[in-house]
Amino acid sequence: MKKVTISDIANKLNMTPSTVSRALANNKRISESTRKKVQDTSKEMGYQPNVMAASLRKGTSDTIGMIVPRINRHFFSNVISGVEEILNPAGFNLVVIQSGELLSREVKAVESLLQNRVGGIILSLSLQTNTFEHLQDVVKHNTPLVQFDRVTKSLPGSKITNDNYTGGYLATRHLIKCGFKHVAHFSGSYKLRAYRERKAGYIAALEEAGMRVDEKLIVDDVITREAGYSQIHKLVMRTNADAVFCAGDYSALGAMEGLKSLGYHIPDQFGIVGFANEPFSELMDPSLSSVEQNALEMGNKVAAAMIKAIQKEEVPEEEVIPVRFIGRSSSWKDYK
Amino acid sequence: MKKVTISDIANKLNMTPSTVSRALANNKRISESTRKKVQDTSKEMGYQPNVMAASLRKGTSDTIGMIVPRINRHFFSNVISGVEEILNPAGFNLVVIQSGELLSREVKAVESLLQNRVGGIILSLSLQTNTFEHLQDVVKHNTPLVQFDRVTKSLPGSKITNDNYTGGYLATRHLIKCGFKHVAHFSGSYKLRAYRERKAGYIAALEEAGMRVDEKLIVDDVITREAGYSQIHKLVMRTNADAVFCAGDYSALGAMEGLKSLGYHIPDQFGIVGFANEPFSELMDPSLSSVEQNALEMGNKVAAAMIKAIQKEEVPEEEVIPVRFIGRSSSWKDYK
DNA sequence: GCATTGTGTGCAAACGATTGTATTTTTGTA
DNA sequence: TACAAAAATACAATCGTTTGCACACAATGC
Repeated sequence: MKKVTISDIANKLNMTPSTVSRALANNKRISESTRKKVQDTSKEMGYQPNVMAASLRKGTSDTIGMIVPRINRHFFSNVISGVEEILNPAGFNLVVIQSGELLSREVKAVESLLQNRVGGIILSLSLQTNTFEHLQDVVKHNTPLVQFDRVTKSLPGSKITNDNYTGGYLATRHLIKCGFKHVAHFSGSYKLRAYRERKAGYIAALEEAGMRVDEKLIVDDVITREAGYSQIHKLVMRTNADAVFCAGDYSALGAMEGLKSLGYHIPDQFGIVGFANEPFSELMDPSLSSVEQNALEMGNKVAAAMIKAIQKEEVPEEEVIPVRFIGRSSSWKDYK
Repeated sequence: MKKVTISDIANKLNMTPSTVSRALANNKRISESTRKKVQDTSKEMGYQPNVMAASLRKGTSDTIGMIVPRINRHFFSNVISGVEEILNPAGFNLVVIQSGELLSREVKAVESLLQNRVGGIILSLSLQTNTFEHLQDVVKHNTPLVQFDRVTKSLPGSKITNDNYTGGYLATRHLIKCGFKHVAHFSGSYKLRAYRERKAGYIAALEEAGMRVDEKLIVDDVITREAGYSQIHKLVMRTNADAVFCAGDYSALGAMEGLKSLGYHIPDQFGIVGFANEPFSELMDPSLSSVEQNALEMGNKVAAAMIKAIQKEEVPEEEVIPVRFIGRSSSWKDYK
């Protein structure tokens, strides 16, 4: 395997590596004629630039690191696709690392990316993350940082999130408009801003409708299918709830199964709305109303913010991606 | 941002960079005492190795490239997780690139990975890929190559696949045992070995049961939900089929919807089995029988093969991962 | 006591590109 | 034709490691 270097080209053309380098980089100090000559012969000789040499010299690379909790979540994998859509054509490479929702792995991932001198880091915090020292390192390295979805304000750089508030508001308003009188809410961990915001939207919709906010109808830390199943049992036993807005589709799924097991008819006797519009939500029976997050667009915005940050342009501090409510059978009663 | 280099440590300890380098690499030519000294002060000074410098010198890196058709497919994202499980603890980094099922992007991805001098390439071919020149480059570069799921035998290196044959066999045998008399098969593109093998398993089960193989009952290129929906209509109109083994869950989903729309009762009047055990399959109504591919285990095996290849150990030419049939309501009639 | 082996370190040359500065060539102008 | 200004190219240092080789020194064998 013979590898063609920049000085091989230089030798062949009787010039110096520096000229070749500049010619390949389209530097204006090089005349049009030699530039053409260089680019032609480089192609002809099958020259492949050595990225490492360049990065070593420049101190930074065209590789962007991205840390996500889990890659096999519909939302995250689509954000990744959205990021790639923009980054690849712009000449960047993306390396994705999973934190597995563990702080320790997030720390290691950051360390590894910094060691590899990535050009920037895209991050969505793990559930476990409660300290941000490892990210201070990113700041110290002057490595651009873009956060998305699960973000912390305690760090500089762009933060791109979903409009969770409006999502919660729309979901709840829909249930109210469908005639449900006692809308409950299954939330997640209040440590995450996303869940606090969804809850705030829920409350806003209730208040707008002049309905009382009943703390007994609000349950937190219900995000899994299992939790949804067990909590819905408690809810219908102890309260007069006739609908629930779940902060995630998995808990909504569990809730639906729980209600079915109790003999409830959905949506006539109980309305359900989820969040995230997981692929399965439209396949359920009855199909599940949900709030769609535009993961692809979020990915695009994230990538765009990263490129701007790399080019030292002005970056948006916070950007909010709109969500869309999708009404399906699980809630659609007599809408007015 | 001060960056500590290997010679900073050397200066501080009055030795040369080479000694420090060897000490950090646990080279046996370095005495225990200095090794300890070096490792202690390197930690103390906050030394972070510069991966690019090392890779440049060594001509290869600890980064493994992985090219998959789509990251947001349940199967692939789980294989990725499985690969990471093994690779990360072993000190390797994984960079994932999507080909989007396009040959052009696969070619670019290979090129980019080779330019980055990755230590190895893990690959699952795109649907479009019908030429393998770009992969000959990988061979020429002496870069270890491990293929999985969608593989071609025309290249050296490990090939790790699912036991598609047995999957097809088990699925079909189950339908037969449930009393279905005319089992049809929705396959994918015969260009892919996986689909040919699933079909072969299907045929084997029929023959074992002494049932006739009816070509009219076998339809290829049915992998999407839409195709499943439309093809099942044609099937029930034109043939006497009373069950179908679909080579994918999406087409099975479409088939089920189509049958429901025609008023069929499942599984009493028609049995369905899918393939892949997508997350939604157990959530459908009725829940969908399917063949589970152990994506995580496949990922583990892939990573293990890659590590072996990098260390120039003997690698398995072909490895087959067992599958598991999961019987659910869509097929479970009177099993005997 | 001298050659031989073995340890532990130092020296210096790579790896392949980039880039500030020097040098040459070309161009423009009087 | 001369000479400054501008344009194009050459020189050489540099990025941070790794590694073959040389070298010093101690231990061993005869």
